[in-house]
Parts: sequence; C-alpha cells; structure tokens
Amino acid sequence: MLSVATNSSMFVRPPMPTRTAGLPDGPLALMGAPMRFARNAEVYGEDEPAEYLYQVISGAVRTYRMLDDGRRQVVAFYLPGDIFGVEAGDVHLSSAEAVSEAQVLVAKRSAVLARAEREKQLSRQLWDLMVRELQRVQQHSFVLIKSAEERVAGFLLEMAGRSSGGASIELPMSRQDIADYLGLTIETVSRTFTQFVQSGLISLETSRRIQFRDRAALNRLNA
Amino acid sequence: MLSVATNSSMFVRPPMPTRTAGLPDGPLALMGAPMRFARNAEVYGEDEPAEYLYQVISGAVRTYRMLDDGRRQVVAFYLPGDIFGVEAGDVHLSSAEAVSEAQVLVAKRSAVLARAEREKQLSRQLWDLMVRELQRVQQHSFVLIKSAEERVAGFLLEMAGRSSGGASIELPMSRQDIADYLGLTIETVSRTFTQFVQSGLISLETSRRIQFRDRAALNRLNA
DNA sequence: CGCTGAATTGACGGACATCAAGATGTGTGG
DNA sequence: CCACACATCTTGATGTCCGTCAATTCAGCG
Repeated sequence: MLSVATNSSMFVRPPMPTRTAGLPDGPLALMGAPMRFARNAEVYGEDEPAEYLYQVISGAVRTYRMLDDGRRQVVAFYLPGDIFGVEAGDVHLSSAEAVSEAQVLVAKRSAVLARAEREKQLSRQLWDLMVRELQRVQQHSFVLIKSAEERVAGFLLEMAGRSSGGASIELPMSRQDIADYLGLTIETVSRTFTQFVQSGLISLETSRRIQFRDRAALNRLNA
Repeated sequence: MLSVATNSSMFVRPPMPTRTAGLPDGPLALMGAPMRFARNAEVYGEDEPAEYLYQVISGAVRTYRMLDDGRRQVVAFYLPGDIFGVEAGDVHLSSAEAVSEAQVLVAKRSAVLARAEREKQLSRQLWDLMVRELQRVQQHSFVLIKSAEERVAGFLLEMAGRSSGGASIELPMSRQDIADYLGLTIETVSRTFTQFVQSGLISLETSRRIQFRDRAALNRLNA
C-alpha cells in the first residue's frame, strides 16, 4: 500500500567495515573503537543480539524496520554526535545502516553498563539519553498523523535544527529514505518539495541541498 | 484535517481525585499512595513538572498530546499493572487522564530514583521498563503507516493480548479514543468494526464488548 | 559521451476524511 | 418507572489527499 524500498541495487551487500584511525570522543564517555562503514553498509541487523552501543562520528546512519509486505519504516536518522542502539533490549528490533559513508564509534554495551553502575554521572547520562530517544520517537509518531505538507515541513525543520547549519543544509539521505521516514511515497515527498519551492519557502541548489527562504512559513506548517 | 476531540462536555473538569484504601503493589516496588480518579480526570498535564511515577491498579489511563489545531494524538493506553510517567524528562510532554474510573498508585519519582541508585535490581527494572516503553512507542509509529483495516486489527489484538481475557474483551475506551490512538476518524473506526463483524472476524455484544471469532484472520491483517 | 540510479512531473484512482442524519445507549429528574 | 436530554455509535453520500502507474528529466561516473 505504500513506500516500498524498491531498487534492489540500493541494498547490495556492502564491503566489510574496517577499522580506522581513532577520533576524539563525544559528549558521552564511550570507550570504543572507531569503525568505518560504506554507503548502505549494515551496522547491525534486526534480531541480532544487541552487544554494542554506537556513536556517529561522521556521516549519517538510519535505523529501520521492514514490514513483511516489503514496506520499510525508517525509525530514525542519526547525525554526528548522536548515540544509537540504546533502544534495544537483548536483541535489536530494527536494523541500522550507513546512509552515507560514515565513521561510527562502537563500544561494548556490557562494558558501558558495568561502568555506569559505578559512575553515577554516566548512569545519569544514559538515562537522559534514553528519555530523549523516547521523546524523539513520540515526536515521530506525532508527525505521522499529519498531512504530507506538515510532515515534510517538520522534517526540514528537524534536520535544520540538528545540522547546526545556517540558512542552508545538506541532506545526507535520499528521497526514498525521507519518504520511508515520513510514511509517504517518494513522489509525494518530491511534489511537496517543489510546492515549497514554488511558494518561496525554500529553494534547491541541488536536490539534496536546501536553502531556507521563509522559515516562519515552515514553522506555521509545522503545526 | 482529522480526528478532533470534539464534544466539550467530554472534557468537563472532573471532581478532585481523592485518596483511597491501600492496595497491594505490582511488579515494580513502587512505594506510593493509591489515588482514585474519576472518568476523564487529569492525572497530570502537559508541561507540568514530572514529580511522580504512576502504576495503574484498576481502570485505565490514556496519555495524549494536543496539536494546536485541536487534533488529539493518544500516545498510549495503560491497563492495570502498567507503569506510566517514565517517558518524561523534567516536565511531561503529554497529559494523562483516566479513561474510566481508575485507581492509580502514585510514587515520588525522586524517591524511586534515589532508591534505584542503591538497589541494582530496581535500577535494572526501571531500565527494562524504559526499553519496553520505547519499543511500544516504536511499534505504535509502525502502526500509523498501515491501512485502517490493519490498524484496527492490530489494536484489537494488542488489547486482547494485554487484557488477559479469553475470547472476548471489554474495551474501556470510546471510539474517539481509539480513533485518536490509531490516527483515524471515529467514523472509519466504526466502519471497520462493522466490516469485521460482517466478515465474521468478531462480534459485538455491546459496542465496547468484543468477541473474537476468527483470530487467525485478524493476525493475517496485522501484517 | 552513453549508461544507470535518483528525482521530478503528470494522469488517474482509491482509501479515508468530511459532512450530515439517524440509531442506540445512558443518566437524570419528575 | 417513564420521559427527556445528551452522549456515543453507526450508517450514508460526497470530496480530497495522496498512492499508484508511467514517462521524462537530471546527475554522477565509467
């Protein structure tokens, strides 16, 4: 009934991730190894045991789940600094893939949790992380009951807010990714973009580079 | 554009909640006071500081958020045994109301968290609770991208699974509640129910009492 | 260049919202 | 216990947003 992740070549099994030179750590004191993932490379898969926590160093990562009819629901996009993989119990309920070439810090979950038992501050950070993740997902289901126009406007503002960019942002993900995130089709996303361009809300340098022209109007749509 | 929580009288400010005789505790060792809430009484409101954790003893509770245009999104229903209020950071992002007359155990959040710092087991329970809540919300956004038929089927099965009933269950919530939970209109929910009745999947003793006649078929719809 | 995947645009149909009326159920006061 | 008022639920007729199918344009890369 909607948004199938078509195009088999989009999901070609990618080359093995390889270790890369170390990079400085983020806000949370994760002790882990930096790894490099090619575009569309799998970080972890649905139903795999959840042994690690992850932090994006560069690039972007998407998590998603498949419905048995082939539809794909993108649960979240993670950008540099973001930590992911916390939502899992013993096994992952979603898969994670690199949206673009990405470096990801990988830390053993058991090690982090063990250390959290001794360090109150770390424990607190993990809890806050969990709360934020929960609120993000709630916000997401909030988005899914809105109109296409509202969803896309909300998406652009969300990305703008997280990309710490100025009047223009570079989207790392394809229209198909956006569509599956918003519960729309690629065509509807595309049409909404051009509609926004025609109304002077944004303009497109390339299909992935967005210039904001009337943020107030977008905010109004983001009811 | 959809599912407005109409009918002002539905939200008439209810009588003050009053304390009630104590009741035995649930799985999580919450030390709190049982309170009684009338139908539609507010347990907590959006933007209020989150000072407590809650566990349903009897009845049912819904959490929801309002869009500024009057649409309402029901985030979750909580049944006896369920703990709610964990999703909050410092303030609540959603409101909670009794769906029906309800008894709720109310425990000071700070006390629980303080005790969790000493008792590993409690800390672990809270973490698991958080994980389950996160997965529930993810599951919910999963539901919102499906067809009306699939959503309603999924809802009935979810309720059946949680109500620990046999071949028939009593829904504590109105069609409006269901509609706002599923991101549909009251009419679509109603029509889907009658469609299920006509196809012999369920039957209705009263509008709120559902008899399951063909669970396999419902499961098939719950793709 | 030409090839391939990504994005855009158009025509059309269907699922669900909207608007409106009727049916059923429930609480209240005489 | 009945009758009235009001809320909830159901059913019908119509409209519209967005999905589907299909063709075209655009961008990147060998």
